[in-house]
Amino acid sequence: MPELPEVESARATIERAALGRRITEVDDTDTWVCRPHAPGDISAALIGRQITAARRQGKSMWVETSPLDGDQQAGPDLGIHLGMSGRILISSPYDEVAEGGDWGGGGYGKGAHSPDRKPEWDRFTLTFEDGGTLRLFDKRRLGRVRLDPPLEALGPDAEKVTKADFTDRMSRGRAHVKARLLDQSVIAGIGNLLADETLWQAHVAPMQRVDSMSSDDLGRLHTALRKATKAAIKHGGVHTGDVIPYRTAGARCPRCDGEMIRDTVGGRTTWWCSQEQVA
DNA sequence: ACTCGTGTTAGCTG
DNA sequence: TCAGCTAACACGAG
Repeated sequence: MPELPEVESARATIERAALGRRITEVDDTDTWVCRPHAPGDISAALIGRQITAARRQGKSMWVETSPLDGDQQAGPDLGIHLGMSGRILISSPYDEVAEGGDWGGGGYGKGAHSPDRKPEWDRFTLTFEDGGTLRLFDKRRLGRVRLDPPLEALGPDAEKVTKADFTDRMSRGRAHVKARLLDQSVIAGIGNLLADETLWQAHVAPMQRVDSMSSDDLGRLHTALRKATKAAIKHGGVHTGDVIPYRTAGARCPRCDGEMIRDTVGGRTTWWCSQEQVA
């Protein structure tokens, strides 16, 4: 399930497999996934254009589109958010590329009509001139597709944010530090697992209030975030984090053997070490 | 059978 | 203004 590393993987796949392909057909009839657009809006805006770039900021990604033939004005951006269960699938006349990392019975190699590949789970489809497709495959229907997504609402990307910018943005107000990490308008790209991993790596208690944190605490948190994000991208997903396997009842901290504690912080299930992560 | 959850957002409430 | 809560989405896992 996608956090920043999985989204980056999907973006890279689009870049590798969809650039330059011309859109001839769009299925945007799922008005929940494509809201606030009406059916046909996205289709009318994209048909005849080519995909020219695939970009990402945090967990949001978008593709850029070319001008129509004989015109100079570039087309709209098409924003794609994978939600919690979305994947990008790209097919060509020659083969099929499944994308997003395999996070749970994804259905590789199973027929198009197997129980894991119901056609109605394709929530949005671009069809290309060559007959191939780019689909948003999403069992839970939590993904989003829209034209010209509001990127200005996102903070800087978690993989790239500088220490000064991170410290400045994190320290405003007095929310719990975990809630602040999850706020996509502060830093873009941190999901629930990456937040727990980052806090554990930095020895910071998730319920500590940001206005009580020292610059040393915030500096350690920034270092841990960059390191955890980079490691997750390299190893294929957030679930490869050091503490993630210990987010379970009765588990003990893999560093100090202290008891792992569970509670709700920032509205999400949170696990932390009772000995090392103390406010 | 029943609860929970790797995400987001609108609408409320304090 | 800030922060926290709930509902909605729909399915698989425990």
